[in-house]
Amino acid sequence: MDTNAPLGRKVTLRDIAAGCGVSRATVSLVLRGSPLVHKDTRARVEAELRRQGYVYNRAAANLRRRTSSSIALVVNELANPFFAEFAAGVDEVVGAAGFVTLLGSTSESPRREQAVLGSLIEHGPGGLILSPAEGSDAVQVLATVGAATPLLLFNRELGGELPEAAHWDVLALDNQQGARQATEHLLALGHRHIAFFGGHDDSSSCRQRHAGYLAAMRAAGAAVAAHWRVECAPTRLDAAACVPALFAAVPAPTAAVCYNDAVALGLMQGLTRQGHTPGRDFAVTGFDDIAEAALASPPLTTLVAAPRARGRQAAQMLLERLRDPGAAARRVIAPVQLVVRASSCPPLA
Amino acid sequence: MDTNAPLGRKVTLRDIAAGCGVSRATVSLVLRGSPLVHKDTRARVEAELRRQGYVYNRAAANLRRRTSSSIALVVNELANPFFAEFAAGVDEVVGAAGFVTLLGSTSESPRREQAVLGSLIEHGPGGLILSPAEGSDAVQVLATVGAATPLLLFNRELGGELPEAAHWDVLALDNQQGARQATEHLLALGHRHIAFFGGHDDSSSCRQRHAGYLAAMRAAGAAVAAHWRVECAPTRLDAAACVPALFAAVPAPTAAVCYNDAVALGLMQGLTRQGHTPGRDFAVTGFDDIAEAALASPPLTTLVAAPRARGRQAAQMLLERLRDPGAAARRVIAPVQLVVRASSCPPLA
DNA sequence: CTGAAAGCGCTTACAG
DNA sequence: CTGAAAGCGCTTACAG
Repeated sequence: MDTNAPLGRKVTLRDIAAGCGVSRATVSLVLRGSPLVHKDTRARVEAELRRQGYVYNRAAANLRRRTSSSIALVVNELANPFFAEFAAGVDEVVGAAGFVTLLGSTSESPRREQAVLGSLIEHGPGGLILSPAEGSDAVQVLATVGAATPLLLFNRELGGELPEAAHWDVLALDNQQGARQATEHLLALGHRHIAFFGGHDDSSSCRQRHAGYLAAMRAAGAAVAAHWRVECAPTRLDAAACVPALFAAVPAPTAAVCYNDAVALGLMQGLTRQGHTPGRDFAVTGFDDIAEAALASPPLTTLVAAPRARGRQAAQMLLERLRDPGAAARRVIAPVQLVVRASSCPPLA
Repeated sequence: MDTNAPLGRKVTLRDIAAGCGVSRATVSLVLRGSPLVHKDTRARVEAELRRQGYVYNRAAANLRRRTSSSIALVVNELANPFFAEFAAGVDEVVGAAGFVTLLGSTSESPRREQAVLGSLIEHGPGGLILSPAEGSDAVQVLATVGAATPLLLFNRELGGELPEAAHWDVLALDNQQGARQATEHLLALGHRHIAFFGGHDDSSSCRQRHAGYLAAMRAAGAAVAAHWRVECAPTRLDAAACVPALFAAVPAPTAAVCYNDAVALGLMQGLTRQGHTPGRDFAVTGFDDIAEAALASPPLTTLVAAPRARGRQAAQMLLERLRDPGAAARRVIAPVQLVVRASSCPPLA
């Protein structure tokens, strides 16, 4: 690299062309590996590219070719291990396909989400992967994203009526089936008084999990008391604070299917505070299998969502969509697997 | 939005200009909020922008203005909670400043790092935040990033001689001081046989932490046995497997300062397997304060690196650099704080 | 206050 | 096999 290169001004095709006495078109052909260029010319150009430390300006190329080389990824909260793994999976296949990931995080706020989408879309991503914030609305998303950029929805439904123009792909977890498995596991251990703990009913994933729980209870002929459904924010802290509500009436539950692992960990904390011993006199299941789940005491029985694999899958689906924009919208429901860590789920005494 | 807009072709300034009988220049002025445009003209243009569902093409604008609206972020492993938090912090201030984050993850491989940097740099980020992979080399990084794009190094030094042209900003943790604090804490509890466990000595952060440990031991007049230094990969799994080496000779250690939390958690697992009881007959400290640290049994005494705050700080530093490219390179060493969770560190029996 | 023209760094038919 | 010209969607002096 020429260390005397004028700092600040970047080297362009024109500099390379001038440097070895060919046209800009020829340099462009060399860059793109065209077989039309003579071997010797190619060698001269390549030497000059190295000498001047040329950096390809992909934005200019994209403008001219009307292509894109980026995929936008918008998640609720990047620091949440579930989404961090998901993002890592997305970036893995996006990068391998020669694209770059544009990142955005919404802090679970529909307003931030609108702002983030608006900003990202101006950068012309080829497609967009969105894990919607709670309360995010389909009409608004369509208005800022437009119908020209393929969108893949992950994890949650959007609120509101889905507009005609929005034929979006969807990748979701099988929440209902997962929660049903967890509930059946507790039923098989002899529990009948099983609560469904945590999450907000205005989140579609929460409603689905709750439905799976109810289905299992119904199938087993187990009655469901109203105070066994306790709503709370899907965080450890709020979950711990809401534990008393579970025991506000009789009969008290002996087990709980939790909305997710964070809530389950908070529940266990709260139970201890109340004088219970999770894993001895109370059974708990989670959802997600975050890293802490296996480490908690007792280790947590939960459902493996495999977020990294889901990230890879989401990116894959979006890339396929880019290749075939006309294909029918896909709706993939990924199964989740129960991982039994016996110590969090004692049989009914 | 005009729902009859030709799908595929995007709306441009030209369409808006034609749609309301002004020139493209005027539309451009409206978009950028210029006071030169007459109120009525502005209103007409804005209505037309909405009607046609115009999306600003920032790449084209950047090309013309020779500006950038993105910051590239390259981390070792996005799924690592430490870096996930860091990335969330970066994205927070990058987004607030009107930039977009380009993401790359290197899987701790210098080869992947080169590929990722090469790809990102072609997208013309205004600046770059790099948390180098272990073994990453300064000369190579400079060769692919060039001297024109400001780079901020986070967390680790680069290997090799730092080239003249590379006046990069640095944000690092005070590894030495942190490990020294942890060691002093153990010494104060009466321990004298203290190991330094985990990490590889070819990582600069590991060398610094080791140095802090040695400094504290020396200052206390405590001898250091060779077999108290056990290297292993900075993962829970490898740490657990390497525990026997600690007890391969006498005197056996009664405490260990660990390279990081993952290693500390692995150590505790391995100790249990060996018939020890961490928190009763063995004291352990970590580094990072990942989410699992507080939840482990026993909860882990560790050093708080506050990665999200570090992310915000890194982005802030880089943005300041963009505003003042000429300023002298900065080197910020962020302090880390000891958080004592007594149960992981019993006093010497 | 508004418009015509040039140009950012590329690519792509089209001649030669 | 190579070059001249036009154009991707913007912005920015410069006239008027």
